[in-house]
Amino acid sequence: MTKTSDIFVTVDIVIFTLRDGDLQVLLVKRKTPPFEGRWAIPGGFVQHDESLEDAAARVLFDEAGVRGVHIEQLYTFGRVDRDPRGRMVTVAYFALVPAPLALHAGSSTSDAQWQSVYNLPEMAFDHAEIVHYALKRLRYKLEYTAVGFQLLPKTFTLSQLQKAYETVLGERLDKRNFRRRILQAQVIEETGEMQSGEGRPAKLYRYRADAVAEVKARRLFP
Amino acid sequence: MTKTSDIFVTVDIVIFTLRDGDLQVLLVKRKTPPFEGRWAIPGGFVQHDESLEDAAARVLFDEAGVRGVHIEQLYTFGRVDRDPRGRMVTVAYFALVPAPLALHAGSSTSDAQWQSVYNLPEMAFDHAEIVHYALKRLRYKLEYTAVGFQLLPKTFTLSQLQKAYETVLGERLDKRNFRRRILQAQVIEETGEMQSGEGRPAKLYRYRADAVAEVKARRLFP
DNA sequence: TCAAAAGTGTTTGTGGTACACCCATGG
DNA sequence: CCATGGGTGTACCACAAACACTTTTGA
Repeated sequence: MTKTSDIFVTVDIVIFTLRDGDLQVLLVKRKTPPFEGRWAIPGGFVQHDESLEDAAARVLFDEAGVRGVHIEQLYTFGRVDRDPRGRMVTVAYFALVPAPLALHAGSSTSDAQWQSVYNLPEMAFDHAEIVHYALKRLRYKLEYTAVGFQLLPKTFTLSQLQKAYETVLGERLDKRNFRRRILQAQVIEETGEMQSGEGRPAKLYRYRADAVAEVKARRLFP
Repeated sequence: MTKTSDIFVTVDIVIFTLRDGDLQVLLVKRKTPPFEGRWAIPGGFVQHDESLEDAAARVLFDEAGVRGVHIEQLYTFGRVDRDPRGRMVTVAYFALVPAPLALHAGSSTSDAQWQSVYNLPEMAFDHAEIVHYALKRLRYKLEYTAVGFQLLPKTFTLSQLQKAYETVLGERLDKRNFRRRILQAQVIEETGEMQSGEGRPAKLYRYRADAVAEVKARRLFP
């Protein structure tokens, strides 16, 4: 067995957000071959002196302009022929960007754009596979952890939260059952503030920092 | 941003088996620095022309002498200083070796040895962290999928299966509830054969190849 | 006939699901 | 006063948990 250092290590990030009642991911249009003109998820080479997490955070900041959001490792893809330029192993991450922060990206630079995860263009490399896998994981996680809040602003109404869950899961949920379960799980608390708009004003909630993120022993939405 | 190819990509595998009613992992004693004399999990460099899965399967065969067993990607570890020799990113896997196949390794070569996961020696690199993470994942998986059979021979009794679950989970389970749930899940079927030994002979079961591995919507052992 | 392990049912509690109406506000 | 979205309770069912004795074989 020989050491082989001619393998490049990259990170690629599936960045999710909620926009227009839709679950979207940030895509960049490739300006060079291979796959010139096709869409790809943001990524970059891991530098010699940065950890994988640091590399992922750097790419996330460069492309989406956000820091400190939920990010977690997804899977590592290493098919031999996944990049025609050479041997590339990519550590894929996914990130959840709160809806209001998602405005920065996609508007200024024309090569980065939010697109519906339910209607993806043809993608470069194996990125379609990566995005589908990320969606599967996100849905799965949503069912048994409290990660859904990461897609919302700091304070939110129960209806907004329910809409977020419905958008990600792709199904409608019963309002009374949703509210009962979320409140029973003790992961959110009232702020005391109200939000008014059309109709009756709604209580605002915030995520409880001391809450146990993993909702133990039973899936939240089986 | 520059391409940096001076990052080495390795695979490391946490190989689990059941021996002597104990959950054990295969460890190798390092014969060279760094961490000379310490125990490590088996691993190797990813070759230029093999996928990550192929590399993992190769290491598994070289070290444990088995093929075709359950193996899955665990996590990728990439701390900058995790190996004093240089920048190493390791894609960690875990494998489940059926009890009877676990005899090959550890007996012949004196530098590979099965050791209890509940009483690990001091380990090289960040391998202690990797093993602990693997155990956590294995337990978690056992609770909501049918992966437990992968640690048993092709046919087995319900008592053996229950003992396997108890050994991995580290807790005792109720016999009647265990049997009812396992049978209801329809993941195993009777072979028609019996196994005799001390006491009343037991029905032998086999894993149903057509069974859905993911036990949907509810954890098997909450 | 005894030791050792296999096998079997019932009760009780908890949580999931389904379901329809009144409330508070702004225009 | 009406349109709009916010907020609430109950009945039924399915599954989880707790729990002890009988059966079959080999020694």
